[in-house]
Amino acid sequence: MTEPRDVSELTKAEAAAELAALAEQLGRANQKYHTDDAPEISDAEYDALKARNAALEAAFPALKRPDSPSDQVGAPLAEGFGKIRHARRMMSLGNAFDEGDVVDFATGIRRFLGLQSDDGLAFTAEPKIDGLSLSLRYEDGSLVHAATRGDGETGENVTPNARLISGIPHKISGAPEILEVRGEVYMRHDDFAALNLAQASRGDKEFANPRNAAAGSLRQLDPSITATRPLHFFAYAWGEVSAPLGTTQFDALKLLKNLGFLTNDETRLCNGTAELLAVYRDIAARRAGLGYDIDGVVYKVNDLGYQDRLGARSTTPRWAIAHKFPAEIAITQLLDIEIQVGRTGALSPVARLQPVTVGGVVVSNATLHNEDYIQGRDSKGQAIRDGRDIRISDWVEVYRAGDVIPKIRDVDISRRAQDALPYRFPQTCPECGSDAIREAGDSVRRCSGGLICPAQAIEKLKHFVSRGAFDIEGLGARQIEMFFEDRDLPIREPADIFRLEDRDAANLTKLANRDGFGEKSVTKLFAAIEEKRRIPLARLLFALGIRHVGETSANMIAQHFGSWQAIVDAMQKATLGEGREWDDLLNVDGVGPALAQALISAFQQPETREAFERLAELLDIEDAKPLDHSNSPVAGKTVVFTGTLETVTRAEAKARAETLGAKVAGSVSAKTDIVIAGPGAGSKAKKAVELGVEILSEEEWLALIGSEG
DNA sequence: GTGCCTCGAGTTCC
DNA sequence: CTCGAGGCAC
Repeated sequence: MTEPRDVSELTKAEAAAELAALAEQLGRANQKYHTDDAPEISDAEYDALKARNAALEAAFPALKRPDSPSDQVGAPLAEGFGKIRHARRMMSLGNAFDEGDVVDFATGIRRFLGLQSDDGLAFTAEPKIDGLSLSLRYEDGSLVHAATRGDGETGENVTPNARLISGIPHKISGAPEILEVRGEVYMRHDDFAALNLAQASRGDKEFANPRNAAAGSLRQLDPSITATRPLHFFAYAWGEVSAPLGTTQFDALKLLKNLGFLTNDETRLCNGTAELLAVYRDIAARRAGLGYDIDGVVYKVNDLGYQDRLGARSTTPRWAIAHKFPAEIAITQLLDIEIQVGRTGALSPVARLQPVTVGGVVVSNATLHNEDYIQGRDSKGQAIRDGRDIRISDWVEVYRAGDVIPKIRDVDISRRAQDALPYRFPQTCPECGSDAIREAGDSVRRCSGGLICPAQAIEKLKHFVSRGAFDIEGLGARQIEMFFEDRDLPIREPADIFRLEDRDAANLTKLANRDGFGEKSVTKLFAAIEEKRRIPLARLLFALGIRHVGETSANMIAQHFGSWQAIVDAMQKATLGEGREWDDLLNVDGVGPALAQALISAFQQPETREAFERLAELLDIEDAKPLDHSNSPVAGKTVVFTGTLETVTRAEAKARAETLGAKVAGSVSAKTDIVIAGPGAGSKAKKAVELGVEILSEEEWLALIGSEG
């Protein structure tokens, strides 16, 4: 950033121009602040702009604008998009990339449901529109709000804009009291071309592709702009409903259509995978003529009862899948290979590419995974790309996996320069010079420098303040980088964050005097840090950045031990591979030897242990509360299924029991609370009798949990 | 021991 | 979003 010139040097015209620019910049920042997780500028920069604006106004009072940002202090900033929590999560879909994946999908479902054959297992197939998904909530027949998908839990409130889209009725009659309709907002090819022509003639920026145009149009803060954009909406799913929409997917779609929504009339009802694949080929052949972008075909189990039984994995339903079209590829030249160092020390090669357009987006970087991938081998040592390696200056085929992540698929050896040498993967860390070691059976090479390595230290800190961890407002990745380098108030380890205010008070060079840091932003930052001083145990555990400990396992571990002190005590007593603490740890759901070892080492190695101690001292750690399954009769019980289950399959019974807070084990032991024995139960039932464990028939079990729906 | 299933880690672009 | 690998069931 260039240093602003002294106010006294400016001419009147220059000052006026700068004030206008500042008004515009600050106005935009104000909006962004309320609508975006990642504001365009930091609080510090924001404060700097405001300060500059005030200085200019002081020097040139006559130039003060009617829309001066200084008059808007504290005024709640333009109505941006509020957040809306979806009543039912908006899930994403699993992907199938070839016919084999589709067959696997269908067999998996048959197995889960315990069906002998394809009989009665019908699917719907419909084009997968390449737009953005939207959830519309109707209460008593009126549209009350519309929300984007967001992260699936919470989306943005775009109601005023949604009201302007064709295919979205404001009122519907004959619908359930509560009805959330979900579908895709998209732009047709002809409309997209016309819009870009108009944009160009006005000198405005053209959109890269219809999806971006649709997204940009829907997320206009000014609905009058959205009104001029030709958006359409297809309904294909629903969220919360107060009454069922039917018994099948197909009927439900028909109902939505009757209610006044546009549904895609390419939707077909299919029996068995052969018919699904026929639809896929048919749609693929007619793809260009549909008039809008699609990126595949979606298959859904037709029977809603089956959909219910199948349920969902963590982010995707088991009853639907997206069969994707092959990705578009582009040819470009590999300019360089750079090595990034992650928080675990992993050295990741990234390809710097001659920029090239792939699927409507300009790509200039792509991941190269690891050293084996560059050399033409996969993790098992099998040749990929027929063993062709990738060299700097090579011509390569780039595609976007899942239409997002740029990857290099292949290399054109015939165009290879004579003097191109095989790439030599660094054996030392490019950031700190420590040895980079690859452990047996591991596909990544890691910097051995630990926290000595600045790259690892910074990445660990970024993780520490990230969303699922401490999530401190105003202290994101950029601020971490800045503070890490700071001469007077450096943040080198997590504990430094919680000492920042005290250190600032004791320091001569105050944060507030620093370039870009205003009094206000400093107060805000300290408040945000203070707010996170009290932290749930699971979040803290996740934030520490111990290898293999993600959000899920952190939750499980916190749940198991209950308190920070319990974890510290157990980990210090533990020995690797044996003993009571080790066994206890392995008993935690989701914890195996690799995680256990990483956890114990982290709590025993002096550097990390001491850093944890320094941190814990400054925090108020909330004990983990036992899961609240107060309405569940089997919460916290360990159950074992044995014998043949008649109405449900094993997998289904297990999934069901787990959602009710029960732990499902494979064998009967003293810890088992209930054994559900079907016909053919053998040794396990016998053991249950010996141990005096409660034994239920399948019927009794269902009666027990039945009330939970 | 083998084969799913999920989670964790790393990455890109807007 | 994907890959690899850890964890777990069979």
